[in-house]
Amino acid sequence: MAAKQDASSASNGRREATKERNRELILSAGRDVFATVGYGGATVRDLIRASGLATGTFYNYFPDKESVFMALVESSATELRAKLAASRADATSPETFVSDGFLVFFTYLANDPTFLGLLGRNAGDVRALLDEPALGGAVEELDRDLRDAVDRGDIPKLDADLMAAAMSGAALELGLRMLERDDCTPEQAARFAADLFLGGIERLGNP
Amino acid sequence: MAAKQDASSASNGRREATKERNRELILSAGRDVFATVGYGGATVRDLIRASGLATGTFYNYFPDKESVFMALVESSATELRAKLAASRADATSPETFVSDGFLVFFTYLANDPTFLGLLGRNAGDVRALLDEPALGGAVEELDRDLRDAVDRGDIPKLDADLMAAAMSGAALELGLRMLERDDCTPEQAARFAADLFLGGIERLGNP
DNA sequence: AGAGAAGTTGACGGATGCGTCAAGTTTTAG
DNA sequence: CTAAAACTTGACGCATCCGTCAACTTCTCT
Repeated sequence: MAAKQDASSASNGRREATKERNRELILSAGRDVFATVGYGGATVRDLIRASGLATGTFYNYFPDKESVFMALVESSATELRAKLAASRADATSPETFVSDGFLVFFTYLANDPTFLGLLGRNAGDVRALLDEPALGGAVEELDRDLRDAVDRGDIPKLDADLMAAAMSGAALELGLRMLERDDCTPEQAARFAADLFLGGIERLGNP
Repeated sequence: MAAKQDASSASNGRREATKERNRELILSAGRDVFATVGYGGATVRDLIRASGLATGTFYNYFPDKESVFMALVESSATELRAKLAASRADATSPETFVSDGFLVFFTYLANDPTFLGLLGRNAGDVRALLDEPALGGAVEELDRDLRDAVDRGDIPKLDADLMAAAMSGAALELGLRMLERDDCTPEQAARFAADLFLGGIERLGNP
């Protein structure tokens, strides 16, 4: 007569399911709370209240609010970086490199607007906690790719460090603006940003 | 006969002097604390401790931490906006409009680096509190001036709203980068930003 | 100098946050 | 069905923050 081990694939199914659910409840609460009152202004109690769980349960999943914040930022940032890397690998020219990169970025934001909310509200804290620029590592990769492009002669010589800073800062602000407006699609934002920076790169190369 | 009212211009000199001094102590404490732990993470107690004053004294000057923060942001922002407005009034061409604007901005930051620290660390809170973009009104003025320039035909037709967002975002990030590097003067940063955006404006005008 | 106004001080009551842990509940496995 | 393991719960003790206010010090004005 066998037991019921076919209900779900894993042996202990109920357990794992609620574990996943609770973790998601906390992360979801974190998205809301951090986007509303900011990382610094949020308390562990805020997260607990918003999650609907009990105090002790929270501490079964995360040791403090920083861990929740990190988990949120890193999961989104990792996903975004992967998409950006993929887009760049496919790039066949400086033009597609820049414009596809922006398109990937803005499309991602449009699909995961809470991530941008988090980032826009807490860019300073991300910087302070990760001690990396606001987009967590993505800027460093951009910097590297820019240097490579300069070395290969694909784009004129320029200060890649400054260019990466300008692009990331502009991208963040453009993303926020895009989401505030109802008449601005990711495609439009990407085209704007691409033209802006491609024109800038050209001019920086011909002084 | 005669009292000593020549010691200082105001009648009650000591009183006014310490009032000025205490206010400055609190504001200075605010600069440090907000730049270190962020607006949200700061408590009134942090400000009090950093100022060296007593609890009650603080409340003689400000009702809460928000007022201190506002006073800090607004005083710097107002000063900066005035300098930007003056620079634009003198501009004789789109080129000088853009490049002098950036130069004023970066020079100001270089002279008042704590303001940039404040802004970089707490851009999200500035946005939330002032409900204006990070540079508090400066962006709106930039937006207006861009529209005017387009209307006058000084620069090609473009989405001024997006351009203002991109410029401010890039400027903030470039400023932070500039201060982190010891080999980047305001002049260099301004030249970079000006070339970048002038080239971008040109390209946006010729699709 | 001396009285009164102005300002400073820090201790206090009340509120909230923190992380823990004993008691209770649910799930698993035999 | 039952016992043990896994997990949840919320009250508890301690820490910190908040804004106030009576006592005290400093300044002003005659």
